[in-house]
Amino acid sequence: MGHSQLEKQKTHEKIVALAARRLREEGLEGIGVADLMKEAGLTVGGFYKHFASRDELVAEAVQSAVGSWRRRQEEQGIDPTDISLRDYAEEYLSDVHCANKGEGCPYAALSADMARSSETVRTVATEGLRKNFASMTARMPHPDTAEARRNAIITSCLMTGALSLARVANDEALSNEILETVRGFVRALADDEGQTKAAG
Amino acid sequence: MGHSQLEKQKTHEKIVALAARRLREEGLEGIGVADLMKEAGLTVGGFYKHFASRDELVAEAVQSAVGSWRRRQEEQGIDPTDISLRDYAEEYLSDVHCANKGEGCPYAALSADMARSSETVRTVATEGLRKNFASMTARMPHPDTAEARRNAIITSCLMTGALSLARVANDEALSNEILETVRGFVRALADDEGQTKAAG
DNA sequence: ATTATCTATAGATCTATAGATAATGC
DNA sequence: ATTATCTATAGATCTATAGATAATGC
Repeated sequence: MGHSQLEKQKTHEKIVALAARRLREEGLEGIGVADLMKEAGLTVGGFYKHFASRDELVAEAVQSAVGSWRRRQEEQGIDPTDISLRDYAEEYLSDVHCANKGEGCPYAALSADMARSSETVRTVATEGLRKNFASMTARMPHPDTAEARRNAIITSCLMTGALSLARVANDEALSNEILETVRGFVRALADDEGQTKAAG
Repeated sequence: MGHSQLEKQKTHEKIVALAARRLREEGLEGIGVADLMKEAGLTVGGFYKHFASRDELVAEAVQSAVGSWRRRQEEQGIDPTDISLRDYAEEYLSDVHCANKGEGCPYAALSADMARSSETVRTVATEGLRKNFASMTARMPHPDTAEARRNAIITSCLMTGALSLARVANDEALSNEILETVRGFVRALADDEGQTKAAG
């Protein structure tokens, strides 16, 4: 039996981190409290000393997923612009990301669930979305322009949609065609933006 | 108590049509068999004379949703090209569509659920996706080119992603910004395609 | 006779709680 | 004394089945 407050905090974080992964894999209603606790090496009983309800865990897990996804996006450099749009798209639209929902973009994995979820969860998701648009705008060539923001929104929607649809297809050829086509488009957009369109 | 075989068939179709709507609203696991039957004016007991299992209903409902969505896309003309890319995008990215998941695009509403679902459901979804890409390609200016297909895939991913993310946001301003930005992009793409790029 | 639907319920599963146990921390 | 976790279980919910009822269709 774990005991100290430090241990409790670690247990709490362990549950949230596990839920952040498992809920992206199975959907926000796809896994039960008992199973989650079991996977964390614990039992059901302790759960409600950590969370008032299942939905409270879901909200924390979504926040964790959104946060850790952003951190991972930005970890290759202090400033988000350090990861070029092109590199970001290659990684986002890779078959590795396509096959690993649990550690991937929470919007591609959970958008429909989030839209149906409690206002708490939706607000967390909305704020994360806002931040993602902002850091995507910062990646664009002339980040202070309205066009940069529009391109950031378009690129975000395009990549999220592509990953979502690629995951639907149980035909690898179709799945790859979707990812490769959109990779090509973003590549062209990044080059185009970087070269021809000079003064924002 | 309903009785004739004709009535049974009608009942069957009624359940499937209702499920096609309600499952898009609540997710593929969001509503139970008993509730669905009750909404159809029936009781649980009859369900298993129509479907071997809940998943069998889900598969039929997804097929119905994918089919009726395609029919609705095409109903404004015999040929899918009769609906211009521009008009299609305006409707797809409208706030009416955003607010009405039940009768809307099954991919925006269910992609994550579909990806997690049984192979039967995934195959139905994949074939529908293939057909959607084909009819979107047919809407492009020079439909026989590889570029038309690429643009069709990009447009499909972009619009699905935009609708999904617009539905996540519980801030109407952000939601509208997403939809309006992508509407503008597709408008420009449609005009550009229709005018400048002449010989495919 | 067959069958489409109904009522009722078995059995599984899932959230949440109650009470016991064993550690922390004043 | 407090509390983090455990075992056990209450209560709700959900899928699926059993058996009754009332119509169809040969």
